[in-house]
Amino acid sequence: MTPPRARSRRAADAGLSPSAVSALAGELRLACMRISRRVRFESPHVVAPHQFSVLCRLEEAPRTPSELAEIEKVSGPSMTRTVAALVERGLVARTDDPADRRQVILSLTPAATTVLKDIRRKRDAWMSVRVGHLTPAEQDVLRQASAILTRVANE
Amino acid sequence: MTPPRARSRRAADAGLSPSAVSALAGELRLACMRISRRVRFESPHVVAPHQFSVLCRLEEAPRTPSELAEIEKVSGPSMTRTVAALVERGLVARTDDPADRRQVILSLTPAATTVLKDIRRKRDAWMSVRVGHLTPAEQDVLRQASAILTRVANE
DNA sequence: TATTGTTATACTCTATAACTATA
DNA sequence: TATAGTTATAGAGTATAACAATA
Repeated sequence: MTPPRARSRRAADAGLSPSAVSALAGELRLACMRISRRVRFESPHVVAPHQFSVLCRLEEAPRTPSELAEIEKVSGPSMTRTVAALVERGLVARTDDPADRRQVILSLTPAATTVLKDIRRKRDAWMSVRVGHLTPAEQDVLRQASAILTRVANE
Repeated sequence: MTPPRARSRRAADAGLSPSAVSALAGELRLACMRISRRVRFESPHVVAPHQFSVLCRLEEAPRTPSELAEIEKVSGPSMTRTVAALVERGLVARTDDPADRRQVILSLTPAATTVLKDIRRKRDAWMSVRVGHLTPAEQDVLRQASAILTRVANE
């Protein structure tokens, strides 16, 4: 009768109070925000955040400006601007779509792949140092938490 | 002989390979970023991010524009502008410093306290719903992880 | 006529440099 | 002369509206 509520019941069955859930949620949200903030501030900014985001999308697959604007929740003209800057920096390549000549296919250049790898390496480095200083038990907790948080974020 | 390295040794003793630490760090960093992003996008934007940040600083203690600019890593004029917007919205109060009349003391208004409470309540709500859907075991993992992550972020 | 993408224009947040008031 | 803060001006990023090219 209540298949959609199956997952909520699991927690409710243990009698975890709503206020305890709320407190945990608040702490966890803050912890994630602080980690993100630290990583962002400590890492060098080779490309701006919105540019980095676009590069990541193009890494998944070549896309049109419209698709990128839709995914990134920005206007068409904004994406035109962002893409133009990336093209000028030699990180994105434009190709005319032979099937529909109104469209443009955007893709990463080899230089962009190198840049992305470099950015991630540096970001991971900050976190690696700190995770490396934890006890094995703490690392194990984080390993499990990582999987749970990823699932929650992708819900 | 190696007291400063005591904490690093704890992990090293268990033989956790550098690449495993690196992989965990990368996953964790991404998970935290995604959670932050979702919370930010799903929550209504009553005040802009930089304004919210300033309100949080003033909640800790009244400060001068210079102090805020220093803490937030922005220029003086930028902070002047941000503060002016908050004053205009009735969220920040200006007081002349009687000891040094060049300075201005900024503090939160009662309205700001209400706004901050409201923002946090809504942000926690997004996270609460999701945490509430997890199993007690998963919630326990997150409770432990939350403490560890908070410590890491504040290091 | 509808769609893809760009250009035109304006608003916001950022910065550096120059200015005012106080110490 | 040095410091706290503001004003002046310019550079990014965002948006909406109007336009060009193609379907």
